[in-house]
Amino acid sequence: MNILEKITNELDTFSKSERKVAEVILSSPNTVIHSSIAALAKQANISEPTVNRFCRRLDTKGYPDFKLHLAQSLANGTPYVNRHVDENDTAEEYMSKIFESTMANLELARKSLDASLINRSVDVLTQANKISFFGLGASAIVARDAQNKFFRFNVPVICFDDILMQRMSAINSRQGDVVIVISHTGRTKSLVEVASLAKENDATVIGITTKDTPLAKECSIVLSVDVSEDTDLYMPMASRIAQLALIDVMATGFTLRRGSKFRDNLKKVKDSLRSSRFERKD
Amino acid sequence: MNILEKITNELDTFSKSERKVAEVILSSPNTVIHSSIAALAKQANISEPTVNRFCRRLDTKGYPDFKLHLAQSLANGTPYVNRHVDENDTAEEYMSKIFESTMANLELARKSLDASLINRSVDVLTQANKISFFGLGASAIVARDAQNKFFRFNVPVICFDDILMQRMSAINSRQGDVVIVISHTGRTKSLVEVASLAKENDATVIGITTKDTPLAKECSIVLSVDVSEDTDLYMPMASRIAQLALIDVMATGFTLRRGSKFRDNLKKVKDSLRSSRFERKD
DNA sequence: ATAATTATGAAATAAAATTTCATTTTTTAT
DNA sequence: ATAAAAAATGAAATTTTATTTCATAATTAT
Repeated sequence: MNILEKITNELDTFSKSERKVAEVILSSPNTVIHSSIAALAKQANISEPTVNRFCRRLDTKGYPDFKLHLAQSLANGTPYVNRHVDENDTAEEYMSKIFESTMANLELARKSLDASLINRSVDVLTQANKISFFGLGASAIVARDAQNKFFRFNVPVICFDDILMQRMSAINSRQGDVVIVISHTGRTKSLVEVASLAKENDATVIGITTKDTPLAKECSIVLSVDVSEDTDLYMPMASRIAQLALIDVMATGFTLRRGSKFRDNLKKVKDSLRSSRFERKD
Repeated sequence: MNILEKITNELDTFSKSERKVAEVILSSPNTVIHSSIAALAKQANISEPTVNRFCRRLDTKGYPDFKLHLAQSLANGTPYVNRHVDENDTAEEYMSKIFESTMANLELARKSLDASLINRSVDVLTQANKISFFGLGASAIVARDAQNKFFRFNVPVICFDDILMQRMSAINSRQGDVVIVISHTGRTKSLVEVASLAKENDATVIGITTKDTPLAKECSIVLSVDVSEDTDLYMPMASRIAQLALIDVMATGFTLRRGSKFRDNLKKVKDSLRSSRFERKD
C-alpha cells in the first residue's frame, strides 16, 4: 500500500508527537524526501528518535528506508487508476482521466495475460500455413490492425469483418491454419459459431477474449485479456487498446522467433513506403 | 526523465569504473535501493568515491539522493520507459516490455496534448454537418475506430482508407464539414494533399499528427501526439494506440457536450446489440 | 617518450541515523 | 485524587553511512 495512504489511515493510532511528524509529512511530502532526519524533527518540533520510531511503526527499516517508500508513493501522484469521467469535467480533466484509465487497464491486462500461452500462440503462428483474423465491431479494428502487422511478415494472412465471409473462410480452413477470433465479451453469437466451425475443420483457434465465455470454450488457446468494464459511455475503449497491445506482443514474438535476417526484411518493407512520403529535413 | 533510462542513454559516456556501477544498477535496481554506498561499491568492485561521483554525474546531489530518484523510477506504475526488446527475451519479458513502453508512451502523449485544442476540436465536432475521418495504413485503423464511435452518436460520419475516395470526399467538402486526418509521420503525401483540398473547400481540418510536419501545416487545428519513435521492429505500435486514446477523449468530450439525454441514447444503441449475443448467466 | 589530463581509491572527515538511557508525560488501578 | 505502572519523549553517545581530500595510477595528447 501507498505509504501516504497508510499514514492517513493510521493517523489516530499515533501518539501526539508522532502525529506532528505525520502532519508535516502529509502537508509537504516532497520536501520531506529531501530532508535529513534532523531537519524533519526540527520542522515537526520533536526529537530525532521520535521520527525514527515513527518510521519503524510504519514497517520500514528506519528513516532512509521510509524516505524510499515515500519517494515511491510520490512517483506518480496516484498511479494509474480507473477514474470515471464526470459531467462537469474540463477538457483537461476528462483527457487525463481517459489516458490514466487506459494505462491502468493496460496494466491490468498485462497482469492477466499468461506468457506461456503467448509463447504457445507464437509457436503456432510461426508454423501456420495461413493466418486469419476475425472480429466484429470494435474488434474488427483490432483484426485489421493485426492483418496490417502480419502482412509485413510476408505470411499468408487474411482478415474479415463480415459475418458471411468469416463463416465461409472458417469452413474452408484445414489442419495447419490458424484462426484468431477477437471479441471482448466472448458472447457474440456469430463469432462463437465461426470459432466452432474453424475448430471442426482442424484449424487451431486462438481466442483473444475474456475467460469462461462461450467463445473461450471453442478455442484451442485462450488469451484472456482482463480489463475493467467499458461502462463509462457504453463504448469499447480500454478493451480494444489492450487487444492491440497484445497483437503487438504476438507480432514481436513472431519476429523474434524468425531471427535477425527476417527483421532486416521488415526494414525493407518500411523503406518501401519512403517514396510516398515527404522527406524529413533534419 | 526516468533515471534508469538516463543511465542507459549515457552508458557510453561513462568511464570504465562508472560503467561497472551502471551495470550493477541496471541489472538489479531493486536491490540497489536498499544497499549502502559501501555495499554497492563492493558489488561493482570499485571504490565508494566512484559511486559517489557516478551519482553526481547523473545530476543528483549524492548517493542518497540518487537512491531516491531510483526508487521513483521503480515505483509501481512508472514503467521503464521504452525498454527495448532483446533477441533473447522470454515471452514474459517481451510482453512486459511492450506493455510498459505502451504505457510510457501514453503518458508522453498525454503530456504533449493541449487540452484547449481538444476543447476547440470538440466544439467544432459538435457543430459539424458532416464528420470525415481519413487515415492510411495503421492510421486507417484509427479512422475506422473513430467512425465506429461517432456513428453511435447518430451524426453523419464517414471514413475512407482509400486515396481516391479520400480525395473525392475532400473536394466535395464545404463550410461546416469537419475533416479529421490521421497520420503519425505527417509526411504521407496523399494525405497532405487531401488535407489541403479539404481546407480549400472550407472544411475545418483537424490533424492528429506530429507537430511541425507538412500535414500539420495544412490543418486548422493540430492535435499533436508525441510518442517516441516506433523503431523497435519497424511497425507502428505506440503511435496508433495513443491516437486511439485521443479518439476516446474526443468522443467523450462530444458526449459530455451533448448532455445526459444524449447519453441515454448511447445506451440504447448498445442494448440493440443484445440479441446478437449469448446471455450472461450471472 | 613525456607531459598533461583524467580516473581511481585509501584514508580522513563530515554528516546522518540509531541506540541507549534518563526524564517526562500519560494511563491505570486503587 | 493519588500513587504506581506504562508509555512516550529527547539529550547525548554511538554507530553507520556518505563525502572530501589527496596521492597514485591510468589514459590521452603532444
